[in-house]
Amino acid sequence: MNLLMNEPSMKISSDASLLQSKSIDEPIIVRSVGRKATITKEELFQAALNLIGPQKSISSLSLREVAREAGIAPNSFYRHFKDIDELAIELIDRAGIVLRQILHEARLQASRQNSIIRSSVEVFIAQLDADEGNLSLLLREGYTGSKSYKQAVERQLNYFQQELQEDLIRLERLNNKKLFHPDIAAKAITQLVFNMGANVIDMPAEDRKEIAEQTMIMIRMILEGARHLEDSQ
Amino acid sequence: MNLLMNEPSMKISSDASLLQSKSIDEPIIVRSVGRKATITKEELFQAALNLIGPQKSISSLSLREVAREAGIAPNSFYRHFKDIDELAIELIDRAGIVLRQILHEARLQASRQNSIIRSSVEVFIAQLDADEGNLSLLLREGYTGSKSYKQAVERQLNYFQQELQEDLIRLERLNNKKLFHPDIAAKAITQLVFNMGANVIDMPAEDRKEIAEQTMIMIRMILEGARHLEDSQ
DNA sequence: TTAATTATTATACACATGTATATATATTTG
DNA sequence: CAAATATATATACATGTGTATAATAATTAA
Repeated sequence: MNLLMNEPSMKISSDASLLQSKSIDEPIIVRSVGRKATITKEELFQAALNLIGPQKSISSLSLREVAREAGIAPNSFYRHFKDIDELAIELIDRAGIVLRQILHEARLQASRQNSIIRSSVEVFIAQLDADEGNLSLLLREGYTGSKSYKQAVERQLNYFQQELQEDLIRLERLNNKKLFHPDIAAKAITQLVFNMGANVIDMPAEDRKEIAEQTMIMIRMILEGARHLEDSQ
Repeated sequence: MNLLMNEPSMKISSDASLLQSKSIDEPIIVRSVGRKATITKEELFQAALNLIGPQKSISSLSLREVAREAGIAPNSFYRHFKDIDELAIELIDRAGIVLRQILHEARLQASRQNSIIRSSVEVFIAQLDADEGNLSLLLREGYTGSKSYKQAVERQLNYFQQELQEDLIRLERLNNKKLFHPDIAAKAITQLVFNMGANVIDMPAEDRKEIAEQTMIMIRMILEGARHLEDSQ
């Protein structure tokens, strides 16, 4: 029974009949070498992600809630994290890594100037669906919660922004153009894209399309402006 | 004694000695005509604003917390609001009004093209200090909390954006120029300014200066881009 | 197998929350 | 003034929380 409780994505709410219907000589999954039959950090992450939606933010998650969703006793939580905050911050960092993988993928899909904007924005939105909960973290927690949350988000956004900046410089050079303030342009684009993401999360697909198109125009404005600003300075 | 408890900004934590030291024939403030000696909505708003800082968001305020800060019994809260959420939404709307007054002031301070950006951003930041708590509401609650919070924030941001758009069109016409997508440009600028506000809230003054300068450059990029995008389309 | 170690659970506690009900007090009306 | 009414409070309860302590079960080491 306890073995079942520790099954990865097992909800505690699943009724008991399921447990009883299993015969004793069920093929028992042999744990590998290191200690197991214990809950992993990953499962706690997943439980937290299951709970947070467009309505519920990490900051409002309770330890007991997460433990309940993960199917463990409240106190077991402490074996893996000191706090709910500690879990939250690691979760934010994880989300940042996912984000950068997305950006990387977008870069692969497009190498020509004009389409990189489109593909980046579209991949971003697509991933927002696929990875629901994970990315939305970064989109919201930057504005609420403790100081350490904000710092964690800022750190991840900076990575994003920096890679974007390198992209921009490289692409402009390829087209024999030059951006006036590539760092500020990258920062502006990052902010706009993340804002879009936050707005788009709880929208139907058709509305997303329109917001995405608008965001692309905004990005073009930034880039076009960054090219022309030089002389007007 | 109860009369004292109902004094506007009276904290319940103030010690009892103060009460006893007041003589009986103290000049009693005569209430005007309508029923008084009762707590007002305004005082509850103020109590809520006192509590929320860069760390604590409206969504995390408890009814009892607000009542405590206002110096009333928890149940008295219900006389004025159905919910904590009802208070929150009214507070957001109030903040939006303040915001538009700020924008109006900024418009008065500058009528020439190039300085309207600077004065708007500077007035925005100045007000952020003066009105601490009030504006920061709009900057954060849009991304967290219930659906109705987000809608309330969106409503206020739309007002802001619309007035900005009218400004932009008028000013461009005055300079015989034309923006390609004035609505989208206004939206982008709104997002960037609000992002700046959210980032700047818990920063020392010197750092704010730099962020403000960056934001102004971003805005110029948007405007310059919106002017030039027409032909590249 | 048996002992030692480690992860998980059970139980318990003090505290905070939203709100229902009954009571007391202030203001207005007669 | 007194009665009526509006408003604020006191008390209480069920529920949720974080976490301390002790007991239990699973895994490893002997």
